[in-house]
Amino acid sequence: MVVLAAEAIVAESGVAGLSARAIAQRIGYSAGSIYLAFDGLDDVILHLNARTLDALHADIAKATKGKGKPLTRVKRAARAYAEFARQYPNRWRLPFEHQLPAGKEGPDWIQHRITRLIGLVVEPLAEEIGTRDESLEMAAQALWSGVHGICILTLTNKLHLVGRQRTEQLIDSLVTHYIAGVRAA
Amino acid sequence: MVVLAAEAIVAESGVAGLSARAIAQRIGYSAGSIYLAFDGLDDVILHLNARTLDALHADIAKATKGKGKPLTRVKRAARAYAEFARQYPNRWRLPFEHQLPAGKEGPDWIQHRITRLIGLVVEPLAEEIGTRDESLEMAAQALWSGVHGICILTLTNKLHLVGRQRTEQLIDSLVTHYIAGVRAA
DNA sequence: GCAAATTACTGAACAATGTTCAATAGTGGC
DNA sequence: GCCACTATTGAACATTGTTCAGTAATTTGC
Repeated sequence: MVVLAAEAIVAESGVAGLSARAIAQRIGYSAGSIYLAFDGLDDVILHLNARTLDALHADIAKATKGKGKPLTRVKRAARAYAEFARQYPNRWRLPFEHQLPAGKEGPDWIQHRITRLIGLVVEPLAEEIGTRDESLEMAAQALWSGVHGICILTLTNKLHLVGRQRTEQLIDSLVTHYIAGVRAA
Repeated sequence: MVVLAAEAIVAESGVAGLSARAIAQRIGYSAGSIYLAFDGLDDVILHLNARTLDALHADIAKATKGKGKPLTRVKRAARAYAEFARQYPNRWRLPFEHQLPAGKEGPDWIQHRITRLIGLVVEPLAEEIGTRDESLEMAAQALWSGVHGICILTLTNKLHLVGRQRTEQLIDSLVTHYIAGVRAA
């Protein structure tokens, strides 16, 4: 209940609107009750992030599962990533921007989910560029990071998009040309 | 004075350690005084971000000004960007992650500075890929966003870097292969 | 059936935060 | 000396995360 309420609040008002009392009011409990089930608000956010990353994983998995040339499957994955970011901007940003208090390290089960996310694109990418050495891992990471960067900057309007330039075009350009460059190397 | 103190605090403790009273104590004033010169903490952060983006601009400008093939100049720019992010992680993240209260839009002089940042890479990129149409702008944005994404994800340790893979290698891979792909198109 | 023990939950408290503002201390002009 | 004005404070207020003694509900033991 707590995580679902927190998810709804973040979706509506962003992480700024997330407070212990806001969660409590939404589920009809008192603020103190949250601390019976979680270590604190940061813990709630971590669990919320896990849910977000799971949903993201499901979307991208569906996008890559289908048939088609490996290149188009990679493109579909990238577009699915951007679509998720566009559809749930506040929830999507949270796993990447939330900072734990100094010294605390994020739990493994968050890191695992991110690694698993990148793993989704390794298969089609391997088919596409034909290699399976360590450069494959690097290509997957570079590509995924690049797509991630485009999503962040377009979502927060840091890019001054002129004319018809849209997130999807930038992503298509990055994926297409990067892969072409890797194949040519 | 306020902005310099805020900058020092962010550099040391991240944005989480930034508070009106912390700034005030550092400059020997009371907390209320800050509100005589700024509209609020968000305003202080915006000015601090402007300083950060100016410093970043200076670093990258220096990296691209030198002689050399346009491709290597683009690479130097990307490495300078990553080096700045590595050296001043807290200050670097702030302009991209700081969220104003809902409804408020960031001022123009921040957006200008970001646009100007991307502009630095347009020249060498134009020489390299030979075109000057709208695809050039797109390439610059895709490339810069990609580098930005790599910096964020490696800085926050979201990428499970295996072996010798380092930020610089990822960036070199992205820049090299993306540009190669664009040229081949 | 009833007392005891365990659990679930509250509501008040505390420290820290951003922000405001009446009050005050200084500063220069005459 | 007095006046206008600026700079600055320090106390106040609302809101935040978090803790915890106390209470209500529920289960257990017999």
